Amino acid sequence: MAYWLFKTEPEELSIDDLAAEPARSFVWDGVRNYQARNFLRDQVQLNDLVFIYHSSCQPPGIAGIARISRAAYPDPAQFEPTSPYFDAKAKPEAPRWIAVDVQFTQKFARFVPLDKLKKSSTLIEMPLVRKGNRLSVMPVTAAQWQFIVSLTT
DNA sequence: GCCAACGTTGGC
DNA sequence: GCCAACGTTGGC
Repeated sequence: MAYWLFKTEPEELSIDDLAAEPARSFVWDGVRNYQARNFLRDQVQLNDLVFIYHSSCQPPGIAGIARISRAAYPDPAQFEPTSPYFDAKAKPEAPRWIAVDVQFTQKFARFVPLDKLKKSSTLIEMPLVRKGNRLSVMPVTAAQWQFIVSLTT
């Protein structure tokens, strides 16, 4: 079992959206970066746990936890011409982009803002807090995971 | 809405 | 296969 952090714009999909339908699997689609795609395709496994990070909002930070309810499969949006995630170069027999499904696990009692994460020496290696890093799917070590969870109660 | 960082594209 | 131009991300 591994740990991850996924970024989402809460206006698109937030921890509250997940919490509103806790039995539902949500498609995590639209990842269009190869490094992030490779994590989804090669390493993210069923039942792995995921920090849900809210980006492009005020304040940005980690809002809760989801669980991987379906491992890698071709992102359907790449084949959908009306989707903003459509990719004309992707073919069903040779998909380029990968989706997973997530299911709500927990909303933190205390939101963990990015500025707090940046102050921690425990997290200094996380891509999230590195200047200019835009990776939207990243691994989290067990030590980082436990430290962040400890900030939420 | 600005802009730094950085990945991708395409001309050569 | 180099690299300049371009586009996107995402905090500020």
